Order: sequence, then structure tokens, then C-alpha cells
Amino acid sequence: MLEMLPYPSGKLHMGHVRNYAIGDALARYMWMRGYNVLHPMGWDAFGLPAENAALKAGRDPYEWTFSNIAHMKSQMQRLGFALDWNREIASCEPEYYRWNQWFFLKMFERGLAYRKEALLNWCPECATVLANEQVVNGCCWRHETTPVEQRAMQQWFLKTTAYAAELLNDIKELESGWPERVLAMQRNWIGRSEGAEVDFSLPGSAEKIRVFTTRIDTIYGATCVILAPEHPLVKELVTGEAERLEIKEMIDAAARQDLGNLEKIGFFSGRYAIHPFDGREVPIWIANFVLLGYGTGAIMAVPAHDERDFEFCRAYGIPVVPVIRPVDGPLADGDTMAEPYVEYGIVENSGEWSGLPSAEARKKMAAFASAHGFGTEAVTYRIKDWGISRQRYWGTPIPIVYCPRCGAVPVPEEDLPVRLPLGLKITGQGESPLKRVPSFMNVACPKCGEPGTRESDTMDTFVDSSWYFYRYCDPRNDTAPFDSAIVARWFPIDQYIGGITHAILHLIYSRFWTKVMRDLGLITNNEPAKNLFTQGMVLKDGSAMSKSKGNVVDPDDMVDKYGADTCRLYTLFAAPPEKDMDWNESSVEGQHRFLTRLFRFITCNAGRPGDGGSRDGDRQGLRKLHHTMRKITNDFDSRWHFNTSIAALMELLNELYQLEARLSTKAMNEICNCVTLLLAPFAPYTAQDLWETLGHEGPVFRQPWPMFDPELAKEELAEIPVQVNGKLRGHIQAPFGSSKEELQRVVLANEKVKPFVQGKQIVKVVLVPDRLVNIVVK
RNA sequence: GCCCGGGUGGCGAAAUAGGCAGACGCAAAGGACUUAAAAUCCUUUUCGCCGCAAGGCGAGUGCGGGUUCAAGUCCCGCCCCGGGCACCA
Repeated sequence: MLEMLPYPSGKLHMGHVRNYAIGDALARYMWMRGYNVLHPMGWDAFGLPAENAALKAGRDPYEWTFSNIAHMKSQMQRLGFALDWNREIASCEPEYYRWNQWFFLKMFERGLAYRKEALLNWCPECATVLANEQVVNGCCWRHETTPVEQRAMQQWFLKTTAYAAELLNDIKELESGWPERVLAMQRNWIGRSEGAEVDFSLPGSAEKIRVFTTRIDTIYGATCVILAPEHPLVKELVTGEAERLEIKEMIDAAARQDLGNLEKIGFFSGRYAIHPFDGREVPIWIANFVLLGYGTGAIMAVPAHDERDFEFCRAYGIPVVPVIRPVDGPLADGDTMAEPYVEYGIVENSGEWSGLPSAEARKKMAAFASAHGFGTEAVTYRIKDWGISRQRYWGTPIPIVYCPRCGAVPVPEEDLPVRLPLGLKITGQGESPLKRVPSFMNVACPKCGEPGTRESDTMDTFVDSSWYFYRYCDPRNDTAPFDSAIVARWFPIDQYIGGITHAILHLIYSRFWTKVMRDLGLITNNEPAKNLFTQGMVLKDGSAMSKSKGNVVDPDDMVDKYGADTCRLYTLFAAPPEKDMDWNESSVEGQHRFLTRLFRFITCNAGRPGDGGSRDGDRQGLRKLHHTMRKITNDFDSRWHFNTSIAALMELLNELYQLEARLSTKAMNEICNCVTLLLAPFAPYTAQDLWETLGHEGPVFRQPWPMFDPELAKEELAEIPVQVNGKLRGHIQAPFGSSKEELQRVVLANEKVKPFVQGKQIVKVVLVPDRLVNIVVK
């Protein structure tokens, strides 16, 4: 049982409470069912807010983080979450992050960690680089109104693209246990696209322009080749100073604006490329809508059959040449067509391929290109390598030393961890804070011993959370990240629970890390978690709770006012766990009322002397009890709709108050015991208290889960609704398994039903055994 | 634009395999207890119509069609809301 570990921001919020209340109910239920449950907790303790606190309040990030951890831990304990604190980890401790560094070195050895200069997203507000995943609508994910800028920097990358195909294919393994929504988002993020790469050669040069296309069948309609402004060849093709400025402006403008509705602009480079199929010379353009980061950073423009190319070419007067016609129609006229024809069809005006259907032409033309050495079938992914460098202090130092002679040298394993120096003054200026710590920076090259300098950037905190759950299995290991044999016993995670917000970032990095660890021979599982559950958000007045909106409900206040059990019960009752829920305080009081009512019932009736019961009352009480046990067990075993489980307990209690005087001592005791056990996963404090009141000892959640007896849960008579022409007209009671003839006789004799049937012809009698009778009359 | 969710009383919701729509809770109204209040308990509460009343009749799950003895649930076509992706060649 694993819930996503929190960032120690200071206080728990209601989203945490909900997440952990769900997980805790399940963990307790599984214990009671006799499973050996590992239910750990830790802290995603590196990150920007610690530095911001240092900046704003002068707090030391280390001290700030650990005082937050202490507070949040006490909150969790107060809420009564049954967590194994012996396995607690905090990612900012060297005992933990040294293994981040160790993994980095392993990836470096295998070429999975590399350094390159790249244009990266720079948030002026954070003064740091952002991962693509952290850019929302062209703005920073933390400063949603701050546009991201482009800067070229030397950055460390992890080669997630090396696992792109596997990350996509293995989604199959997750289909039964992960929400379809999350898988869809991941598929989309990985973005596999099948097509071909084709070279357009440059006259009088060895250079070629390689383009990626999914529609090689349209290649005879290519009327120009377009390069992304950042494309390396642009520097060679464009020599004029004015043009170069224009390109620079294009890049900056693209970075400033929302990419979606950027106007397509471009210009002719003055050069031509040779069409590989028909040898035509086509002009080379440079345009802002071609992305360097996707495919080859260059395209062939086929305006007749692509919407973007059409828009661009029409705007710049580049010819439109249709080469695909609909299966049942003629070829369009390029000069007059108002929109491109983007469907598949029949290839025309394309030399020997004319007459072929698109699908066939795609394969054959790619094979031809391949055979003649100017192209190949190709698969492109949208997912990019993971840039992990952050110009930040409060993160894992990247274990690299730069030596003037040897270059980037990995720190030897035995020298790990590269410790983060403590007691630093944070200024919030752009460069990495570590640069200003000479005792950290200056170090001998591990290879040649000459003076070198350390890498001053730290790792993205998503690194910390990519593998933390493995560490829970063996949290104090100081010779390896964990013992593989111990991990093999527990993994994969049976149930992971967390917010939908992590559907791509954390969950895709974790999957990547798992695959890398598997290839390192550390683990045997292919995926980190068999089952994933994403709980809904906790809202207040229809929007997410946030300090800026001033609508935050503090769990501490709730616990002070109503107690932990009420707080937990409410988060489980207000909505099914996967749905967003709106916080409603008066509804919280309802849960409190229920708990007091239940408490009163049991304390008043526990060990009640005498035997005032009746056979009938006992039977009715036990029937309702077993019915409730069946309902709740069922909810736990299938879809976790604890709102209905709690409603069932309420129903039971309502009925018990009706039956109170008619229950024997024996039945009453059994009922009180079982109700207490049924309550235990949701409201552990109250349940424990009641358990002791009932004269028992020891933890209530170490008791076996009360299993229902199907016979006892059964009603004696079935209450069967009777319809006439599909409209409800009455009810009858009949023994279970009554025959059609019997039922029909009873139904037709029924006073309520008679008037609707009399004088009419019975066409048909529909009978669902024990459930419904419908008489069709004319 | 594409891909996911979702739309049921005044509100949160329930109806798990096509079979009694609105369980359970909140809020509201009335009543009991109380000097009073709180707490607690009881009653009413989808809408419209008929009835002094017990009760009865009709409509009703975003809209329009369809399948079926029977549709909140299945099919077709729309509308609205939320989320994700969005020049991905």
C-alpha cells in the first residue's frame, strides 16, 4: 500500500488527508484480512520552496525542511494513519540522495546521462531552467503568468527517449490496473508517430536536409523545404546579417508567445534543395512553425495535403500542387482549392507510384527511399530526453568534476555522496548558489589530480521521487540503494494512490527509472506499480484550495473541532474517492453526529444485562448486520466507494435504534462487536475506544475482518415490485425461488394490480426471478 | 481541433449485470422534550395535479430520436461543463 509522499511545505492540506485516509482505510482493511501490509511514508524533501523560504524569511533550507517534516509527521500521527515510521525517508538526507548520485553515475557509464548545450525553458521568476513538463501554456508551472524564455546552456540529460518505445508498449501491462485516463495522457505524451525520413540534397554541397514525414505518399506535392529557425544548417544557408537578426527575433518571439496561436511567419533562404524523387529544385524556407525539437527539425511542405503547410504557402505565394485525390473523386485544383485535402486517397502525378492507394504508397515509397540510400522508414516520438539540471541549491548535487585536462569526470562511486554544503546564504540570483562555495567547488580531478571544479547544478526533484518507493523496502542500506532480494519480495507495488496531477511527470519518470534499474540488474519487475488509483481533488466553493484564494481548510482546525475520525470519515463520505469533492462544513457535522450516535448506541448497550430480546428482533438485526458486512466487504474488494460503505453503516445504525429493545444480549453483543470492526478502517480512534468498551484488549485492526454469512444476510421473503406495462403498480412478497405460475397467481390476485389488468388482454408476463414482475396488457 | 471524464432533487450523492429513480447525508420546514437554548428524538421535503383525509393520477435522470415488456444505465445525433494535449509534419 503506497500513497504518494508529500513535499514538506509546512502543513498537510486536505488533499493529503484525503489521499492518506483512502490509503489508510485500505491498509487497515488488508491487515484485518490477514495480509502482511507494508505501509510506509517519507518526504519529497528537496525543492524550491525551501530556497524561497530562505530568501523571504531567512530560514535555513535544512532547518526549514526538517521543522516542516516534524510538524507534518505529528499531523499524520494525530490523524491516526497507520504508517511504518521505521522506514521513513527524507530525500534531502545524504543517506538517500547519494543513491541518486549513484544512479546518475550508472546512467553516465551507459550513456544514459549526457551533457549538451540546448535551448531550454528559462523562467525569469524562478531564475532556473524548467523541464518541458513544467511549462504550462508557454508559462512557468509555478508562475502561471510568467512567460518562459529560451536560453542556451550546458545541461545534463537523462535519455528517456531510449526507453520511449518500451514506455509506450508496456502500457499494455498497466491496462488492467491503471486508470485509462492516465494511460491516455501518457500515450499522448510519448507521442509515437510512424513515417519516413527523407534527404533533400543541396546542390554543390555534401550537406543534406533530412525531413521527417508521416505522408511520404504526398512527396511529389512538396513545393518547398522548411527549416526550424534553430536548425543547425540555418547558420550555413543564411549569411546575411539582416536575415540572421530576423531569425533571432523569430526564436525569441516564439518563446514569448503561446505557440498555439502564433502567426506563421517565415522567409526564403535564397537557396534550393533537390527533390529526391523527381529531381526538381525546391526552395528552402525558414519558418517559425517548424519545431527543432520534433522529428528532424525540418519538413517538406506539401500545402495541398497539410493544413499548416497550406496556410503558410498560401500566405507566401508558394505553389500548391495536389497529388492525392479522393477514392471517388477527381484531383483538386491547386490554384483554387480553399482547404487542403488531408485524407488518404489515391496517389496521382507521382511518377511510377501514380494510381496507388496512400497506405500502399507510403510503404513502397519509403522502401524505395531506403533502397536508394536517401531515406528510411522512421518512428518519431514526441517525448524528449529529461533535462535534469537545475541552477538551484536545495537538490542533489550532480556528481561530476570538470577538469581542464580530462573534461567532465564522474566522481568515483566510493567518494559518494557528494554532500550538499549546509549553512549557505541564499540570494536568489540566477546562477547556481553552489558556485559561490569555494570549499564545495574546488576539488582535485578524480582522474588526473589537477585542480578542477564541481558541477554546480543540482538535480530535478523528480529524480528523488522516481525510485523512493524501492528504498522503503530497505531504507537504511548503506552499501546499495537497496537489497535486490528484499525488493523482489515486495515489488511491484500492489496499490499506488495519489493525485491525478502526477499522471505524466512523476509516473512516467518512475516507469523510466524502473526500466533502467531493471537493465542494471537491480530488480526484475518491469513496472513499478500494478495498480494505480488517482483520487479526486478537494475543492472549496468549486475551486482548488489555495492561499491566494483564501479558501484553505486547515486539517488541524478540523481535528481540533471534530476530531480525526470525523475529518477522515467526511473525506471518505462526501464523494467516491476518484471524484473531486467540494468541502462543506455542515456536512462534516453530519459525520460527527453519526459517530456520536454510534458511540452512544454501543456504550449504552455494551454488556447490557438481562435478555429482553425476541427471536424476531434478533433475526432482523443479524440480517441487517450481515447485509451490511457484505456491502462493505464488497466495496473494499471492488471499487472503494467508501461513501456507500459509510452510508450502509448509517443505515444499519438507524435500524438498530429501531430494534434496540427487541435484541437479546447475545445478539446485541455480536452486533456491537461487528459494527466496531466494520468501522475500524474508517474511524480507527472511535473503533479502538469502542473495542475496549466492549471488553476487548489489543489493537482493533489486528482483529480478523468480520465475514458475512450469506444465509444470514438473506431476506426470508423476496419483495417483488409488480409493473403493468412497465409502470409500477404494487408489490408482492413471495418466498425466494417462487415459480412463475405461483407468482403470476399472487400478482393477478393483488388488489393494487387488479384494476390495471381487469378487462384487458394479457399479452405477456415478464418474470425476473426474485426481482420483478411485469405484466404486459392490451 | 483531438483525446479523456462528467451532466440525476435546494445541495453532496445512491442505483455494482437493462429491472422499484433519489438509498445515506446536508440544508430547510413543522413538532416533541426544555423556563429557555443547545443537544436529542419524531414528521415532511423531486415537480405538477386531484382529494377534508388515508390516498390517488401524471411527468421526471442535459436535449432529440431509437432498441426493449422495461432505459439514469444500451445505440444514433446534438447541447453544456470540467480536465489533458494542441503548429508533433
